[in-house]
Parts: sequence; structure tokens; C-alpha cells
Amino acid sequence: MKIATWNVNSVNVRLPNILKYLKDYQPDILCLQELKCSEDKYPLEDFVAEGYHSIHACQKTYNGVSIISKSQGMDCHNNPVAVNDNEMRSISATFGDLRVINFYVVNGQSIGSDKYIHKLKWLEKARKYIKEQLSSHRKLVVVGDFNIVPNENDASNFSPNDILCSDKERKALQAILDLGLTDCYKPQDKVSPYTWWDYRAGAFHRDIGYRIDLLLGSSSLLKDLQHYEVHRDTRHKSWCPEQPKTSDHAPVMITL
DNA sequence: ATGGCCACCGAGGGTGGA
Repeated sequence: MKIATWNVNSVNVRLPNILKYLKDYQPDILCLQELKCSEDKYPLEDFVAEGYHSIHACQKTYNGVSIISKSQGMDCHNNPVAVNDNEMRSISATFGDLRVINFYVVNGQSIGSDKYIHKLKWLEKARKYIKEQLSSHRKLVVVGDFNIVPNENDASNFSPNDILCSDKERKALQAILDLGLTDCYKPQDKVSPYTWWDYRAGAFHRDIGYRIDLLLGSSSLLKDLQHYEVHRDTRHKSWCPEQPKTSDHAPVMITL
């Protein structure tokens, strides 16, 4: 069983890249964030033609999350975590005995801003939702773009004064982990942990990045964890010649 | 080399991303 998460930065612009990813990597479950399209523009038929099911929580211009899967998801919750009702940042479904929760966490912009306060509120609501879901699902994974750097060595330029790195954000993530979840990340020799690199200043080329895309598993899922991999190849222009403009995030996949 | 912002809306530049 392969589960992946990918902030694609527009599902329609990135459609060729996503279809190639489905072909090349054959994920059983692919969770997308930042669809940036309305419901009627979601490319469902393209995923169906590839042999996949899909559920989606869409919003025009901003946000949007979906789950693409080889089997049909059951008991789907459409945007269960909402502080502002118009922001589509969450979706969940059950596949066999596995509950999958897909989040696009608020960015927060800068420490102390209104968006930062909103981020912390959103994370607390997310924590409560996960706690409730854990009470009825032993095997559970929470994936997505968390917009939080878990540890100091997960960012090239870590500073507690910066957004994504602040104590309050990291404590909010820790409160979620304290529900009984574990970060599936496994360090690899000579490979940086990052999943996001700024488009600007050749950050990817220089490997100046952040690890902010996470997969958090319950203990009954973690015992089956075999592999963890960041698919950096999708960041190369040559990987998908049909759409050489890549997402600034790389997909992250676990194998169970 | 794996490369130097990108996508949105809308008609051009402002906004948001992280």
C-alpha cells in the first residue's frame, strides 16, 4: 500500500505532472493540496481515465484538497476542519480499515498577524477532529502540507522568529502528535529532509528547503511502515516535458 | 547540471504562497 501527499499548486496547471506521477509511482492513495479550482473545473475524468477514484473539497482560486485512490473511499468528510467556512482545507475518507485525513494547513504569513492567529485556531480545531477520528479508527494517517517545520534540522534557515518555525506552531503540531501519532519521516544518508523549496533564487538547485509536508501515522499503521521517500525528481523540468513548470513542493510517499 | 518565482483573476497589477 502506497500513500502519497503532494501540494501541487494548481491541479489544472499540474495535471500532466499528476497523471505522470500516477503512472510512474502507482500510489494507492494520493492526497493533493492547493487545487486552486472550483468544483466544476476539477479534472475528475482525467483521474477516472487513469483508473482512479477521487473525492474533492474545492474552492475557487485558493486552497482545495482531494484524495485520488485506486479503491473507492468510504465515509467521506468534506472539509471537517473549518474555522472560516469558505476555506476548503480538509477532507477524509476510509479505505478498507485505513482512515486517511488530508490537510492543507493555513500558511500564517507572519508571526502575530491575523492569519497567524487563524492558523493556530485552525490547528486546534484540526487536533480536536483528529482526536475524535482516532476514537473510532485505530489505523489512521494524517497527511498534507502542514506549513510547520517539525524540528530545527528540518529547515535550511531555521529561526523561531520566522513563520513555519515559531514555537506556537511547533507546539500545535506536537499537540497533534501527542494524540498518539508519529511522523513517518525517516532520515536518509546524504539526502536532505526537505519537501518544499522556494521558486526563487535557485533554492531547489542549492537545496535550500523546508520539511513541511508530513505523514503522521497511528501506532497500528506505523508497525507496517516499510519505506518513506521524497520524490525530488518531480522538481526537475525534464521529468515531465509536457509541463516543465513544477510545483514548489515534492510529493512524499510512504509504503506500508 | 537539477537553474535563477508561480498561479490566481482578469486585462494589469495586486495578492497569496512559504
